[in-house]
Amino acid sequence: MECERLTLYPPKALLMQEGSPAHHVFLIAAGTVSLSTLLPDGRRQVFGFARKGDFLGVVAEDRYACTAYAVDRVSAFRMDRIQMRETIACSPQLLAALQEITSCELAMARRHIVLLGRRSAVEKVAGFILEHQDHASDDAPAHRVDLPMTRLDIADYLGLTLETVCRTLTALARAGIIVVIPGGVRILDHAGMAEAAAGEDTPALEHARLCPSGARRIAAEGHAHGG
Amino acid sequence: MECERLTLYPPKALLMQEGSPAHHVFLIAAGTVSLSTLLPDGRRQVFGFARKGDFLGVVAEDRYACTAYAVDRVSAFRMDRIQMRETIACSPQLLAALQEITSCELAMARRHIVLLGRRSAVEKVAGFILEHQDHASDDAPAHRVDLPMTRLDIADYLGLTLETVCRTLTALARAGIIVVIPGGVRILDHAGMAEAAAGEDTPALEHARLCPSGARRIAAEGHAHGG
DNA sequence: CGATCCGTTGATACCTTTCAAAGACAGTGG
DNA sequence: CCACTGTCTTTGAAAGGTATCAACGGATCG
Repeated sequence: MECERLTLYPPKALLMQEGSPAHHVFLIAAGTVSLSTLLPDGRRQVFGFARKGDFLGVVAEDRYACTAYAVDRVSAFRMDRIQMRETIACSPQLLAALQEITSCELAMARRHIVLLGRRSAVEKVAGFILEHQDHASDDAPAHRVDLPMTRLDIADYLGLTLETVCRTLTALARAGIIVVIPGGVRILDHAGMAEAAAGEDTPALEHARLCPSGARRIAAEGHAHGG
Repeated sequence: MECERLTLYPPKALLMQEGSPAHHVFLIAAGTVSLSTLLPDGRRQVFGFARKGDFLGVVAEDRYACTAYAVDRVSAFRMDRIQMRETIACSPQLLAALQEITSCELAMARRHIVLLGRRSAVEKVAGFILEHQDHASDDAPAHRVDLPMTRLDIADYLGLTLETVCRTLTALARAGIIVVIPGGVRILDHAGMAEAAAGEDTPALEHARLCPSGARRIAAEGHAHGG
């Protein structure tokens, strides 16, 4: 049994496979991991992104509940799950810690539920960026947000298509709220971001619609009907 | 301090208010309770429905995380939260039970996330009915599903509007899969339900579209173009 | 330098929402 | 007993937001 062994995973490497025997528990030391599930017809839902300090696979069942892929270069401590759970079961303090972690994950899941159930594409994308600004690497400027995952990962997290994520980022950029940079975005207008995430009518956004016809309507305003 | 006191709540009674001090923990003895949150602009998201045997308000924070309304006549044991948590903290066995419950709630929340993020209206409504068929009152026929909550409650759980829930139920009924009855539905075609919930193209459903124009197109097929 | 993956943009389709009105039903009071 | 009232439900018509299909640009890699 390999215990507390630091392992390196390249981008797209598989750490856990939904439904397969849960041999290991992971503690992320560096990098980002996506947690997702796949529907029979190929549709995918991403539950979240794990980062430094997050535990993966600490489940009571003998099979993983979701799939974990490395988003970028990931290093993680890999431990034996049975042994880990026995250790936890013997220590009320560790058990309380696990309860605290699970409780926190439940709270995150509920925020995710609100995001998916009751928010528009703009609110979802803006909210996603704000969720990740705290996680930004410490040495980067405060207003830079790292997004190492692909547009498809973001879309599958937000319940959108990757095209809609693209368009929404472009719309936020056209509104002067963010700038899209390689590997992330830079926030120019924090108040505008907060408004966009809350669903308030941002003046700059209401004319920069996702649908190209929105832009066309603006161009046509001067000389023809907006049909 | 009232402890282990059985309390009765009429429909729409408030058990817990999001953000207010979490004085009590509830154990539902009978009836159904909705758990929800409200966005500043009035949009609502329902997280789930608690039933007999479910615990409410066992939170570590001193304020409730969501709002709980009685859906129908509810009776619940109301206990002091601080006292309850002290009792749990002193008993590794109870702590393990709480961990088990929280872990189960997290799994439910993730199924909810998939429902909200990656399923159509028909799949959502069909999935909702299937979720609740296990909860059906024991004395009712096996294929009858009780839905004591309103269409708005269902819509706010599924991330839809109440009109869409209505139309979808009607579509399932027109397809001969269910019958809508007061206080619930009756499942006629379990295979059809499973297909509808999985997103497979049910022959009976593809012609019974939600949009009225779909029905009109069928009517118009014989003598005019389908516009 | 072609292949592949990722990201962006365009045009159109369609599912769900929105706005609106009427039906069904229980509770209340005359 | 029955009209009245409010809530819940159902249905219709039109609008709109997002998905789908498609093409292209740019970066990376072999």
